[in-house]
Amino acid sequence: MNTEVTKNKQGQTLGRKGQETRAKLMEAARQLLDTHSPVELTAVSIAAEAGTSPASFYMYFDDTKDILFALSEVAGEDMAAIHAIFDQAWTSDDIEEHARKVIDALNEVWARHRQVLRFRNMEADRGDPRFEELRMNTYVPFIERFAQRILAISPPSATRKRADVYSEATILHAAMERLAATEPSVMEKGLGLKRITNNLARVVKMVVLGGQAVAKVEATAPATKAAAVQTRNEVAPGVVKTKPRSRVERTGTTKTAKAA
DNA sequence: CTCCCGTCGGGGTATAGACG
DNA sequence: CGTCTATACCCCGACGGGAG
Repeated sequence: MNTEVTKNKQGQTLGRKGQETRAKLMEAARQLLDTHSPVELTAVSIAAEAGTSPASFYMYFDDTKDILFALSEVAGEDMAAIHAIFDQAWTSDDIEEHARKVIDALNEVWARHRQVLRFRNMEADRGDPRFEELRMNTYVPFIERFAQRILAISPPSATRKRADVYSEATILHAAMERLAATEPSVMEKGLGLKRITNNLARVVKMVVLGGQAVAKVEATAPATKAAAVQTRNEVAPGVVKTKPRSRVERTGTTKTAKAA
């Protein structure tokens, strides 16, 4: 994605000075997001933070939503580090390790751009096509490449088609993103990022190898749908046997957190 | 010097909130 | 409701300053 801007809103070509002012405004908006909700941002406050005037702000951006869009584009570009992990070969032995790397990398991107990415997703959810497209530009390559890694280990079968693997990648990505979007302090009040990350990586492994085991069974004996389901359950023993309770359930952490 | 890009100040318009 | 007030939006024209 190319986020380089060559013209201002008046159609003038941006020179060095213009690029600097535009960058200053974007950095100022980023700074304000540390202390203000994106919906509270105003052109006036951003311009003041950047040490320029509101008029200058409107030279580069239509409104505050527009500058948040520009910041969202930058955040999207920051996902490159994640794709480096997908570039490597994944095997059934190291899938958990690779999954953990992806989760960590996604968490790092979200740590850098949390407020902006939340705003991007909110606007996309509200139906803004511009933000929706931006979000899909990030999601599609991620899910595409994630699915490719899964397929390399666990090829499609009669009961688990390519589209099912893409669905798995989509579901796992949704979980990863939801957790990455969570405020770190909230995460630490609960089960903690480390534990969640390790278990999510384990879930990824379960999903991928679960599919592989079904594929193997089908290769030797044409299994019924029921048999395939049973096999899949056997691959992940103990998963449904235990009934873990979250810390929130046990101690009511949300209550104590409110009082604190 | 001139030219042109970028910035600024001023002010009209729009909007939100308080109040009767 | 309507009115008042404060604040934000955003356009216009003038000015500043760097490059040639």
